[in-house]
Amino acid sequence: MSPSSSGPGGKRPTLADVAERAGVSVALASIVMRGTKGAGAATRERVLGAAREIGYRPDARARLLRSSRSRLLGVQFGLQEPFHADLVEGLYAAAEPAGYQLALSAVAPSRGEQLAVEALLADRCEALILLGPRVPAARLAEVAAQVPVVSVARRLRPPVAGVDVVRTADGEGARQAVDHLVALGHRDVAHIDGGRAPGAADRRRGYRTAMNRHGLGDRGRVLPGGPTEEDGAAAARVLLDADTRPTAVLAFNDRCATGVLDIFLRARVSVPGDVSVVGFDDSRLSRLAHIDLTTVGQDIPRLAGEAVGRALARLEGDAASGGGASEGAGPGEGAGPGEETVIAPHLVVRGTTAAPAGG
Amino acid sequence: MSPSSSGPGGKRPTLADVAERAGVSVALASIVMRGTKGAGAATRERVLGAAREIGYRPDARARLLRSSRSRLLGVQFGLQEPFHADLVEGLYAAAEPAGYQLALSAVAPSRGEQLAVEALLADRCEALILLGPRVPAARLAEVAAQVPVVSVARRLRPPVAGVDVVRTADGEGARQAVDHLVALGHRDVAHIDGGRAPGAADRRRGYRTAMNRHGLGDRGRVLPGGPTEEDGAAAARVLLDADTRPTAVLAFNDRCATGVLDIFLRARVSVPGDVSVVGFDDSRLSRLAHIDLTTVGQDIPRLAGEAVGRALARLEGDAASGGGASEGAGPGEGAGPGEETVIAPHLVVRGTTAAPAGG
DNA sequence: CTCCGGGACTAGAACGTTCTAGCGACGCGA
DNA sequence: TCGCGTCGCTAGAACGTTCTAGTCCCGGAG
Repeated sequence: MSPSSSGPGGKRPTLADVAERAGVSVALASIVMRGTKGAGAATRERVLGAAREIGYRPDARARLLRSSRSRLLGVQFGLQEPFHADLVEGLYAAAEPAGYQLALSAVAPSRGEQLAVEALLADRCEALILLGPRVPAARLAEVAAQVPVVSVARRLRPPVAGVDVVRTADGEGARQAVDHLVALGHRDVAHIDGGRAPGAADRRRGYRTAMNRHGLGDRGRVLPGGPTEEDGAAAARVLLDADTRPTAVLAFNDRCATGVLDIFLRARVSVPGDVSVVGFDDSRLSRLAHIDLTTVGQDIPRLAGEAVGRALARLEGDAASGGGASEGAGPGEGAGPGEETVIAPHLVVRGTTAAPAGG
Repeated sequence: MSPSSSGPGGKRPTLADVAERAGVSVALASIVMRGTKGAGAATRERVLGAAREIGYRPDARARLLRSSRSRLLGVQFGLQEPFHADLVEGLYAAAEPAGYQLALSAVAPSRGEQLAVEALLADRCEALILLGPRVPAARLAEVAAQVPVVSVARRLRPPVAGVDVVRTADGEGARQAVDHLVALGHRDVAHIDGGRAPGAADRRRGYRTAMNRHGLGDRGRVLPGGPTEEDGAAAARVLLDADTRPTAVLAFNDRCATGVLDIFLRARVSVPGDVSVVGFDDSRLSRLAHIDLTTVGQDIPRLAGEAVGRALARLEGDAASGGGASEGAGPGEGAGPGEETVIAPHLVVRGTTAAPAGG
């Protein structure tokens, strides 16, 4: 009765089994399973029925092996990055309607990016989507020579051939945050930066130019920070000990901002009463009722959608060019120059910002 | 020069290309690439050199297709679960030395467990490791009829044939936490539970029996909670409004505890001065300096190791039985009864617990 | 009646590996 | 000298699909 109680050998059923049971050829069974046209209605029904009865399940690997296209997108992501988790979810949503599958490869302290990428390449992924890659650009170029690569959130300058970049306009996001704070009346706005994290340089720069534009360049302050709660907490402690405290803080991201909030809370510094705090990412964290963080939202569905889109564009471009009439001289012949897609962020105002006390 | 600038067709190099370049047969090239014995030292060198020169990379799918063993373990995990992220890292570490690869399939709001498992099965995984699965036991049984399944952190009673369980002794962990608090002098210890989350029932029970054993059964209190910060925060608000506040709180997990800490902090309830708080998991979160949470640690490397171990045991057991002399009558013939591996937790004392004020 | 088009279906060759035979040569004990 | 095992190697058949090139049959146009 149960689908599994079929073969004595315990072998998983194959297309040949289905075909035999339905009394057709393997090729026709394949046609039916794929939903292609070329089979009669009655036969179709019969094959489908047979497949269901013996619990047939197509073998993805054999399928991919035969067809030159694997329709597989490799995704490298950081296990400990909540933001990456959100992006991966978006990628699933974007890839599926295009008929592509995702192959996930995690990066963790004990599992470097090199290893993660090797695994994806061995799996015959047609393109790679790397979330916030940290490896040197030269390494990315090497990989891109073999397969199209999309770098999400990590900017590359100069551009690398074969590597497209999809990122949020980090500078613009920082500007929006500063504008919001200044509009509330703040003049002493500090920035806790992200160190060497992807996007940190742009946010830092965006903060600086925004402050200058408001004529507050000399009151600006950048504190060394980082992407984790710990980094935010450390920077917050520095602020508490400083001679003059800012009335508002723009943190590198939400995790960093959370660390800041926690330290302020412990020090009885009221938020937003004494100090306003702004994060970056609009992660699930910031939406929690008790955190209720004002933050710069990254458009995760669009980031994911564009990442998949860039990858597909490369793939179909490759397919179209084909024979290659151009006798390209230099290296990276097949890979076009890296393009950059920049997506606008939007400020999400919540409960951690208000007019300064001294107004 | 560069590995990729080889074939004009842009096709990725195959074993046949390597063999041709090295002037040997495909079979021998295969032998060398696998590192099996059966090739001379000089030839080995030559083949390896050829492979390096043309940038050969074995095709994992073709390899798996041919050998009946896929040496692939499917892992289903929750994208938004930090605890799962830690487990996955442990699984990588455990699977690699055993010569197994991991295939990751994420569960997210928009991607159910059913879908995640289908993908893994289509990938020909030899066994499935499910992290905190939420699907009904009947569904697990269906899957287990096709392939060995290990459920991590989710207990199954009665046991399901073909599904092994690897979990922490949740009840024991709760006991340790209560013992610790009582030893510090607490008598009013409340528990914010995990609702229907995996492990929640055991922790609840463990808390109750521990309280009873200390003769504090009537002073115990269980508040409905859940696995997220939000759940912890909500329960904490309830506690603040209550007529009598406990002097200590055992939260379902670290995320939940974090929500509690945050609400207490805002309400100027000092931790551990006024109230002690204990979490569960010993996640990265709890280790952050500014959180510094006392928590019940789950032994993640061992959980991961045992999960892989159980899966391999099933696989090798299957391989050993082979022909199947036993004329098994009932269903689930190949699948033995589900075994349970329970791993001891250990209390990690940090800064959120102390003797009660009035003590 | 013949011929052609097309729909339903099939045989067999890919795809890139691994595995099973087996082949020749060489060394060694009888 | 003759077996005989071992080493280095090769040819060819799997594995489970998809794709290419048909074959067969039927109906309608010429």
